[in-house]
Amino acid sequence: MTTPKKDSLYVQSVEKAFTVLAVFNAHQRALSLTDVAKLTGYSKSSAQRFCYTLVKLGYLKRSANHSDFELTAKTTEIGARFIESNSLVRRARPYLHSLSSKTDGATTLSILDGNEVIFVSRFLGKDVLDTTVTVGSRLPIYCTASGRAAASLLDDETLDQVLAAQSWEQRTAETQTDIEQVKQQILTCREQGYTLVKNQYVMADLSLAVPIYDAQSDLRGSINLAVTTANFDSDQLLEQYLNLLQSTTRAINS
Amino acid sequence: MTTPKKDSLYVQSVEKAFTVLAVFNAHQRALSLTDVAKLTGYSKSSAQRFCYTLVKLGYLKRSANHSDFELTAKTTEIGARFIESNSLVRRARPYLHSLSSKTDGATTLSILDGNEVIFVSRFLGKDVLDTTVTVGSRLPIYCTASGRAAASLLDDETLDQVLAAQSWEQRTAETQTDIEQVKQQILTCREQGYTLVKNQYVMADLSLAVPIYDAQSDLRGSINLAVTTANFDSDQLLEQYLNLLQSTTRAINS
DNA sequence: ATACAAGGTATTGCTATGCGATTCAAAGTA
DNA sequence: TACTTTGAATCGCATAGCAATACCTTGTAT
Repeated sequence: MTTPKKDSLYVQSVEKAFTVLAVFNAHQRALSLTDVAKLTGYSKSSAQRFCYTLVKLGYLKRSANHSDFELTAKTTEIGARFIESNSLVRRARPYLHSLSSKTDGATTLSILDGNEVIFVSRFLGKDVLDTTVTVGSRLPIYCTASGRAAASLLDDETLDQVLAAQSWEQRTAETQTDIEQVKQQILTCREQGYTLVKNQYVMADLSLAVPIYDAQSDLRGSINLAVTTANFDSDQLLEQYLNLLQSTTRAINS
Repeated sequence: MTTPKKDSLYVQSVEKAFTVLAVFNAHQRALSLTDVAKLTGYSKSSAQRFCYTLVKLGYLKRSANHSDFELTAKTTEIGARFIESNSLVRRARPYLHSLSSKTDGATTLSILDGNEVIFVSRFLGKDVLDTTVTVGSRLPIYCTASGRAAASLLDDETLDQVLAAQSWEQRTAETQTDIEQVKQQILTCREQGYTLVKNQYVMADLSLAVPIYDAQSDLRGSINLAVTTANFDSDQLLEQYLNLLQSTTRAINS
């Protein structure tokens, strides 16, 4: 933790603004000032100032009812700047798009952030029915191929910390919630260079992921190909696409 | 403009933090503290404070050289919350994905923001070669089908203001830079319900767009289908896909 | 219709947060 | 080595941000 002296550089108002933005989500699309104050824990007048400021800056707007606030499309620009500037993401995108066209599945580049992965690039092939997960979505590590593959790049100590911080929620009937079992899968991925995950995050998901490390931006992540159990079983997926996924990852890295 | 009294609610530090984030882009991936100070116009110690704060919040990180700062993947979360919460975007995504699969082109939902449009949803079909434009990208109105179609929903006064604010840069040899000419195209779109644009923003781009208005979030935008002039001419595109694009738009709106 | 509660809007005196100037340390260059 | 530039840290101060509050508007119950 930082020393008290160091935190004199920390601008608390900035934290508050981001906290306000973060209370808006899929389940809380439009929020009143009183909602915002309650959800953030800030006083009503603090909430008023930060909502007012964010409206002026264009990141929030008033709802049609003139009471509520909601996020604007301008919020997407902030992340777009990362997408457009990060060299790994830029290199990966054409390859991922090509791979999704070849396989008709969903291809994703994920990056580790704290105890989760963030999807930073995602292309959907013809067979994909689910459009809810998007660039910027955070997913857990313990029950996603993306998460496990990315985590295989961590040192043991960090891996243990990350696993200890997982929710271990039983998302499907088949979700593995034994920490040692999942850790073993991650260690296996570390050795064999890929991981295959089925029905762990959501039923019918069958995902194959390869870890990827980018030295320029010091990012640990993974390249993931997701298909549906309706079209593939595990052996088929490995046989048909493991080599392609690995060569794609090598091409992105060169 | 707001009165001086009203701006006592405005938190200037928040503006500064977003300004700092905004100086990072594809051409300025990694910036030193001195760079940030120069580009923002803030004092060196202000730049230091905001960079420090944004690093603590996770939106910036130190580059491998320990001097420069760069954006993190966490920035994408902010926009993801908009994507996941906005009802128009949510409704549109499955339809857009389906349309890109049927046409092999790129489908986009754009939303007006100031004098530009922002891409808030985008799916790439097999024929698409260009992966540089992403969710969160801003594009001008005067030379894009998305922009023109969305602008057709504006009242005349606002439309004139928006057109007056365009850069009118000659992006390709064929870019229309006569304001009256483009305005006429927009007014035609208003009447006929669609616009077709070719080689205006970038060579080989052939785009068909339909305006869309969402009453719930009071958003003006457009649904766009982009193909390449290598595969289609204008008449073909209209004949094959105009009806499909319009019925897709109606389905999204119901 | 009236009274009360809840939520939005605006104000204002106060203080602590953010500021800028500066110093010190580290790195780069000739 | 000397000088310049850049990064890191400090500190007194004043104004930016704060919290309390009053006022206004809307909604609800009797």
